[in-house]
Amino acid sequence: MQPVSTDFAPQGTRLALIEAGFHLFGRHSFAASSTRQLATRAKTNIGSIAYHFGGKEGLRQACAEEIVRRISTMLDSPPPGPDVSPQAARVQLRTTLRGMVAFLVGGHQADNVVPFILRELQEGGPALDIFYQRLVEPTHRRLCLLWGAATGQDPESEAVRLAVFSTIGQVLYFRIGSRIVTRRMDWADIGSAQAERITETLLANLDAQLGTLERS
Amino acid sequence: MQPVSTDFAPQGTRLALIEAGFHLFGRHSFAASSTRQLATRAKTNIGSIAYHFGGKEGLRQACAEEIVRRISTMLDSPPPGPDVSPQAARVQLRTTLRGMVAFLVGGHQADNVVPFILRELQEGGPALDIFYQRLVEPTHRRLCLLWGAATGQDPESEAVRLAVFSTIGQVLYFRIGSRIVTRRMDWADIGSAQAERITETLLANLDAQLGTLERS
DNA sequence: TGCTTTTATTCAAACGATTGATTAAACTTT
DNA sequence: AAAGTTTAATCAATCGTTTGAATAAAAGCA
Repeated sequence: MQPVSTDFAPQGTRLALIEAGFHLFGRHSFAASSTRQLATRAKTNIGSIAYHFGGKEGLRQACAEEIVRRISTMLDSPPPGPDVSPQAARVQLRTTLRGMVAFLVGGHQADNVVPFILRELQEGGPALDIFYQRLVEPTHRRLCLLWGAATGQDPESEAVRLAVFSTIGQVLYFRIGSRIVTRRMDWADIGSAQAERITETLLANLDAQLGTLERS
Repeated sequence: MQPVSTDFAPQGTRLALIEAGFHLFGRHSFAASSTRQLATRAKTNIGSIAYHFGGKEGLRQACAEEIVRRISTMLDSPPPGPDVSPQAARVQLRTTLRGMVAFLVGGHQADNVVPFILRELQEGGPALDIFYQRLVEPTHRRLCLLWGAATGQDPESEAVRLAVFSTIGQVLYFRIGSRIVTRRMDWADIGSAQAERITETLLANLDAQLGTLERS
């Protein structure tokens, strides 16, 4: 039996099952994805799920841990120093926003993991805790620091925390509601060209919000 | 056998099953909700699902149609006239935004139907078409007209359509990510007091995006 | 009005199919 | 040989659906 939790990148059948979990758990739901579908997509046997993860629920948790592992290594931006200038903070916010759009709606690399995360978020699954602690809160805190530095407000004030959430919400909607957006926009899908238009829109929103808040 | 599609409000067992569908399909998923759970919650027999809706899938569609029926009667705001002033358009946009927040994140009336809609949206279920045609597109078009009137832009320009989507996204996130938001904000839940803070934030964003030429 | 027939609805029981999990044997790799 | 891994076969449980009987109100008919 392999270890239930690992800090190393999974390989072979283990990795194949986790990728199958991303795909099926995300595209359909956890309950709607059968162990046989998972095994078939991973080109392995049903029994492998129990062998590697102890069961279907263990595979779900392994998927969550793998996502945290991948993103947290990709997302190791250190918190900004306390003496960052408003201009520099605004640039960092813009850069981060660009990256979020590219990752969430533009990047085909995340086509599998993002739906999985959103499912877990909506179902309130057992993976929610680790997602929040390892990904959401650190990122949100960092953005609040930048927002505060850019506008002169208290970074942990209620207004700033809500403003940061509202900005994140803008990005996320274009992924969650992508079927709605593409239809209304007459887009075949959301590719890099479309992602660029979205980025422009959201950057304009960011500037507008930072600008007006600045003079308060 | 009752008619498969009806324009009248369902009653009795039919209504009870639809409400059970809202609750279970929304809270868990379509696949994770068994016919026995649905029947138990509706205080009826399993066979009633097949009798009234032809099967579990029929119940899902009946739930979708009932939501469209309820919302479309509640949401019969006529499109604004072509001669609406920028100030009036802005007021209407602010009012609509207030209403959306109240309905989506504040109102306990929609605690059952909103999760159901979001599920269908994410799963790309068969109810997506009717949702889009009857609810999303008319509302979005109306908001685009107002946005264009408030800013002087072409209402159907790509920039306006995307800006309206980004505003909708802000509202929606506070529902979808409510588990994240409450945790980060140290809120027990999102009640009317919290909804008011969210509304203030989003109204400020709206003003910033429309341009704060005049204060309201 | 009285009686019968039809219709609408609900119910318990059972159906075959599929679910996640388990087992012991077979296969690889070291 | 020994440990690690995969496989086919099987398990009880649960799935959505179907069935036929039971009930009651509505309709038809005298």
